[in-house]
Amino acid sequence: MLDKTYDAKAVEPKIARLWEESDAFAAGAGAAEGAEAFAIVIPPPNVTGSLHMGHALNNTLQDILVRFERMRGKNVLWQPGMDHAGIATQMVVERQLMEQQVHRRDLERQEFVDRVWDWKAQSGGIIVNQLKRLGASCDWSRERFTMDEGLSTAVVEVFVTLFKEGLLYKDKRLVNWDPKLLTAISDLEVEQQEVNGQLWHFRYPLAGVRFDPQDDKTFVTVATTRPETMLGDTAVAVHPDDARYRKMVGKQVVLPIVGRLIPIVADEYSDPEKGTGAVKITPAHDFNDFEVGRRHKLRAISVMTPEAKLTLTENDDFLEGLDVTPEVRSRLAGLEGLDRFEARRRVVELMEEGGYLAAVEPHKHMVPHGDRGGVPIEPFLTDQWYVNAAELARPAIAAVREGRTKFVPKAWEKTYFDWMENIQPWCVSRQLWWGHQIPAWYGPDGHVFVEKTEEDALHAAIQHYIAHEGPMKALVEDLLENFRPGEILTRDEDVLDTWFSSALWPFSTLGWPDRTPELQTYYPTSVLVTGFDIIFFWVARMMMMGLHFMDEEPFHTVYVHALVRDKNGAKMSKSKGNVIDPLELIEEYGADALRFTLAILAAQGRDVKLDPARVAGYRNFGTKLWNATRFAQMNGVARNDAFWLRDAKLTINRWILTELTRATREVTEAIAAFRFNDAAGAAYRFVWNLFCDWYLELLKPVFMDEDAAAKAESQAVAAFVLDEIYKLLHPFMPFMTEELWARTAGEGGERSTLLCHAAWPSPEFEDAAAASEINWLIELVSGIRSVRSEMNVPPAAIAPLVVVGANRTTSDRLVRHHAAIARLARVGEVSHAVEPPKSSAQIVVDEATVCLPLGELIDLDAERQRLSKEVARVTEEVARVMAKLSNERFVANAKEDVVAAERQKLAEYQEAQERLQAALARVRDS
RNA sequence: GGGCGAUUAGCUCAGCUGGUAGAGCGCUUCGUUUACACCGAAGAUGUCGGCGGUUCGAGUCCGUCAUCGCCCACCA
Repeated sequence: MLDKTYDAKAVEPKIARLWEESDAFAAGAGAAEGAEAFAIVIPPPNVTGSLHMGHALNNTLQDILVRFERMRGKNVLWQPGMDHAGIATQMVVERQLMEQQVHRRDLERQEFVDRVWDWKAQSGGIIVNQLKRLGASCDWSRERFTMDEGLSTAVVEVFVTLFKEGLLYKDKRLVNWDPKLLTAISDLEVEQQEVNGQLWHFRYPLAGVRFDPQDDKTFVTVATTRPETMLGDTAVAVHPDDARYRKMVGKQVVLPIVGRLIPIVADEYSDPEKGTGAVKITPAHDFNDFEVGRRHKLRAISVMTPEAKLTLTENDDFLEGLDVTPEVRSRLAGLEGLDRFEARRRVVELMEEGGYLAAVEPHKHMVPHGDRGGVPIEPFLTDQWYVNAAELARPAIAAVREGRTKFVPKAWEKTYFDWMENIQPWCVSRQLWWGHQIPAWYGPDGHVFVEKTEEDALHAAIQHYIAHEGPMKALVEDLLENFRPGEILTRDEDVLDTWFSSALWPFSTLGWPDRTPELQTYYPTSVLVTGFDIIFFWVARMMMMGLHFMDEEPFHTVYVHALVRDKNGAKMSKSKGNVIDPLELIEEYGADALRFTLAILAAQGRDVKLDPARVAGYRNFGTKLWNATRFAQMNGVARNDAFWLRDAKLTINRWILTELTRATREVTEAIAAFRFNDAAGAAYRFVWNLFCDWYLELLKPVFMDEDAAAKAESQAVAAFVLDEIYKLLHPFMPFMTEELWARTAGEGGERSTLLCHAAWPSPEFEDAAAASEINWLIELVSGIRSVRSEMNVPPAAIAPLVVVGANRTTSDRLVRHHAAIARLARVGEVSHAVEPPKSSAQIVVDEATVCLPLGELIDLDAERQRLSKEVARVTEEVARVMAKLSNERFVANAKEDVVAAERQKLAEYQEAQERLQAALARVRDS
């Protein structure tokens, strides 16, 4: 006998253990030989991560699909794993070290990396257990990590191959540099933030003219938001068509403070409408200026260190071509080493002192910030590794265009195309220690060798250097002779962008580059489930890498779900610290309740704003099902395989089987179409509003009756329907349903399989007549209840029923269902009459008028009011439908079945109207 | 500056290919029953953001405006 309430805390761990001990989720578990494959790769959570609502939603949806397909008999793999999360993880361990006053740079690189591995072993990956608590049915035996041996092999393979194909190269250009984390980051890791800044107007004196701040013929005014970069200016640009400046093109200005002579160039980049129409050009510190510099062969002078502090007096690049007078020297010395913001203030002061500051105005503008470090990023001139993304994007675009990969909802395809078609070179190198170190080695002359191993690189280097006469050949030969080959090469210090390895996830986790059986079976995977925030970071890159290395798209469907937002509608993120903890909800209401809530809220293309009250509501739903089972058990409901459903005789049984068929279709179709909310909703309605509210209630008199055959049939049918309910709900509420499945195995019986391996239902039972009969019964009972309630009839009072105008069908039904009606509507004897008795409440159901002769109990005013309201309602309907039908254009243009349906409606409304009016008239008379 | 999405019951949200609205929570009243008070019964509540248009008919399609949100973008 079940307890009155379901104890999630006790059951969930028990069921989890049961699944684990039986390897229930191993790849292909429960599937027949040769079954169709269904694979999902998990979006690998960060090893530093802990379960937040986004994970909970993401993994709930995946688990629903996976459990559903597993039950449908497919050969299912849900591939789990974690991401090493380069910057995030390195920051965590660095923070820990700082607590012991140790800086990363105080350690050897290998020592630091070892510490990160230690950290991972101890406190990394707690999210895996949290996912298990959620019920995620991954094949945990196949768990992978982006830095493990196999995946690292794949990373090296890809890097080397792309390099040799010319799709990956090293380039010196401006990158987004994070001066706090001291690494390059990709465009995607830059967030634009609006800043209330200022716009400074500077006068740059013309060379060879005596500068006079009052005389605008002696200078050119430029405007800037970043005064400190002026130290690296190498030109002023004006628009070629700008009449104001035409005569100045080709002349030079003297860069204030520095004293460098720089040219005025004509370039279309300069916008006559903006600022003063003349713009300072700093190729080493601005992306646009870099391009202008290239066009005009200008020098790019970097004036900052990686920490974004000024470097001038010892910066050869800066000093080159500069006439450093003592005055200049002292000014520069005063600026040396200043942080960029401090430098900004100081530069403005110096400009003002010299009379070069023309104006300052407040200015709102967007400033790029690093999404991890949170500080403004600096365009910085460095050598980095780039992937030719435009080339790889081409087949990735085609795959979606041709429908080989579909986005659900489809609207995301536009986002994907927009980005892919304008894709920039992808900077994949990072100046970190934690990650895949780039497999590139440099010879003494800086020549680069990209190979899978150091041995290969050395081999390549030796061949390369020995082949050509020269100093390198001698040096290498000398090193070899002295048995010091290790000194020939130096390895590239940098590691790869974390997304580089995640881009390979759909095939690297399956064993690539080896052609493993798993790879053959499960690639391409079936569905990728993810939030839209990582379409660019991850989905796009998996598409590129998958197509390039596997020649096939990595998944057929990308299901893009909404983001779970906080109560203000803001995106939840670790860095913002506004996460609601799903574990607390699991603790309070159970994993099933949380899962069901997330599923029913996951309408396509909508944000999910989570209200804990709903979780409580769906926990109640679980309890309801639990108690329905409990009730069934109390009445001897048990599996009876000898009973042939088709032989069910009772209308209620034939009805519930029909409704079950309908509900099953709804749930099945909805899951298959990724309409999780519809699926959950359909199951909910069937269980609560049909099975519990009506079927079990209608069964009560059957169970109390003497009729053994009816009882036995109902017990068998109820047991069958419950089993099907467990199956339908299992993808949503796996723990409770698995428990109920076990607890309803029957006398001495054990289930032949776990519920998670049971076959998904595909019932075919349909009996329209039974359906309409029970719907009539429901309408009748509801009508009587409604009247009783509105008439304030005491609940205990049992009223007789007088039926007027009933046809044969209705009369038969009244006899057949008398027990149920009596019980559910609290009525006694049923009799037939030609005229309704005096002082009775009247309900119109189809052709019959059902009367409750309440005598003294009846409140005539109330009844009159009630009937008037009914009449008014029906009259309104009649008027509406009549207006419609008398509109000839409607009759002429609307579809036939629509018109027919309206006619039918009219007839019904009119009949009801007549009867209700008659009823009202009788009440008035009495 | 470009793009996308939202605006439906007090709250949170459904509403597929057009036939005039639903759920959960909350609220009101009442609780006799072979499970369930995490329950049952009955009930109230909506100019479907505004304005136009297409259509016999629009919450649903089109245009436009308003408000809010998100994404992308190098603008001095």
